[in-house]
Amino acid sequence: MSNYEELIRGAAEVIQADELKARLAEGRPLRVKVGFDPTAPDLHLGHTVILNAMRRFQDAGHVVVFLIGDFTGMIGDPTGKNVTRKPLSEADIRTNAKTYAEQVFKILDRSQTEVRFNSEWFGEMSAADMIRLASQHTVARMLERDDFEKRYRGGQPIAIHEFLYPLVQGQDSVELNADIEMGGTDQKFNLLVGRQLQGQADQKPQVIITWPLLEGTDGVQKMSKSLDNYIGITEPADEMFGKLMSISDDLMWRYFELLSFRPIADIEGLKKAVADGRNPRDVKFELAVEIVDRFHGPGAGDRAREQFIARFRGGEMPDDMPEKTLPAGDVGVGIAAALTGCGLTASNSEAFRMIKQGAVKIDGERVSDRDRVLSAGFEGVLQVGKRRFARLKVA
RNA sequence: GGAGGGGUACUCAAGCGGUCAACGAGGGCAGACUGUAAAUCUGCUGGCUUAGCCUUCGCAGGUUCGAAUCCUGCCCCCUCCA
Repeated sequence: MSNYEELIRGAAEVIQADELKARLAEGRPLRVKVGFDPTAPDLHLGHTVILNAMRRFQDAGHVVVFLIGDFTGMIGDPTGKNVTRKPLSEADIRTNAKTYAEQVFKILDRSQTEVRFNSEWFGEMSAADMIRLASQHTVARMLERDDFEKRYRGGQPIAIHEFLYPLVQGQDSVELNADIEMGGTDQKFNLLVGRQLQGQADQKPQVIITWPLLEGTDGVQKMSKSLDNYIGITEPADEMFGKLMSISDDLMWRYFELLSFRPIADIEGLKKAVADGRNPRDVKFELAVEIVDRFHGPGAGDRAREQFIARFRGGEMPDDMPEKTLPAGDVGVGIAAALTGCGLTASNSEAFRMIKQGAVKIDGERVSDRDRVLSAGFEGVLQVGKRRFARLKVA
C-alpha cells in the first residue's frame, strides 16, 4: 500500500485518521465514494483537487465510486441560498453524465472507476421507506449543522426537505457500502450523517476525508467561474499555461500540493531550491507544464512553455490568434472601431482610453494617434495590453 | 396591522437643488519596474459620429430656468412594536 501521507496530502480533515490507517492496512481494495451533482459540468482546476485525490487512491489499488446524484439533484443541497432547483430531465442527466465522463477521465482511471446513480435505489423507494430513513436521525442532530443552526436561530426558514438531503446522501453510503467518503469541507456534515447511518445499518462507518476549496488565480477567493478567477480544464493550452504562470509564488506551492502528482518529497526539494536562490519562475514552469500535459496530452506543456517564452521573453506574437476582417467603408476604419470590432475592447470609449494609456500596438508599434485610420487593404496584428491580440484585415 | 430606516456605477459607500458622469475605498484594466509573480509608483474605470454630444443615482409621474438631491404614487429591503 502506498503511503498514507501521500493519500491525504493537502486534505483539510480526516475522520478518523487511525481508522483510515487501519483500513489501509487491511490490504484489500477500499471503496472510495465521492458524490457529484448532475448539474452542468464545466470543470475547473478547483474541482480537480478531489479528482486528484481519487486518482491517488486508484493508484494505490483502491476502487473509486463516482456517484452521480441524479435523485439528490431534485432536492437541492441546502446551502442557505434558498433557491429551489428545477428538476433535471432524464435526458439532461444523461448528457451531463457523459460530459462529466469526458472531462473526469482525464484524471481518473476508467478501469478502477465505478460510475453509479443514486436513483438506482432511491427511484424504487416508497414513502414508507423514506419515513423510515427519516426516523433514523433527530432534529436536534440536524440542527448541529452550522448552516441550519444559524438559520434556525436567526429565524430564517428551513424547509423540511432540506433535512432530507444529508439523510439521502448518507443512505448512499449505506447502499454502496463505502469505506471512505470524500468531499469538500462544506460537505462535512453530510458526510458525517453517512457515517452514522452506516453504523445503524451494522456497517463499519466510513472514513471521511474533506478537501479544501482551492483558491483561484487571485490567490484569495475560492476558484469559481463567477469570480472569474478560474482555470477551466478545457481551456486552450496556451491560455492555461499563461494563467498558471500568473499566479503568485505563494499560491504556486498550494497548487503543487493539491494539483500536482509529484511526490511531496519532490516538492519539498523544489521549495528548498527556491529558498537557495533558484528562480521561482522556473519552478512555476514545471507546475504549468505538468498540468497542461494532463489536459492536453504529453508534450503540450513543453510546447506551451516554448510559446510562452517566445512571446514574453522574445516579444513575439502568439501563433494563433483570432482573425477578423472588417469592411473599409468609404474612408477606412478608425483605430478605435477596429479594436472594438475585433473584440479587443468593449467599446470605442475603452479603445480611446487604451490608446491614451499607450496600451495599443499595431504590428508591435505603439499607437498614439487616436484618430489613426486603417484604410482598405490594411493587414496586421492589433494588440491591447500584453495579452490581447487579433489579426485584422480591412477589406 | 403600527413606527422608523434604506434602495447611488462591478462591490462597499459619500452626496441631499446648480460647480455631479457623480467624493472615497475595494476590485478590475493599462503603463513603469519585473519573472505576464509579489510589493511599489502612475493613469484609467457609462456610451457615442469623442476637444462636443447623449443616457445614468429602485420605478413612474410632478415642482423648478435647473433634481441623485424637493413633492406624489408604486415596487423592494432592513429594524423595532403588535
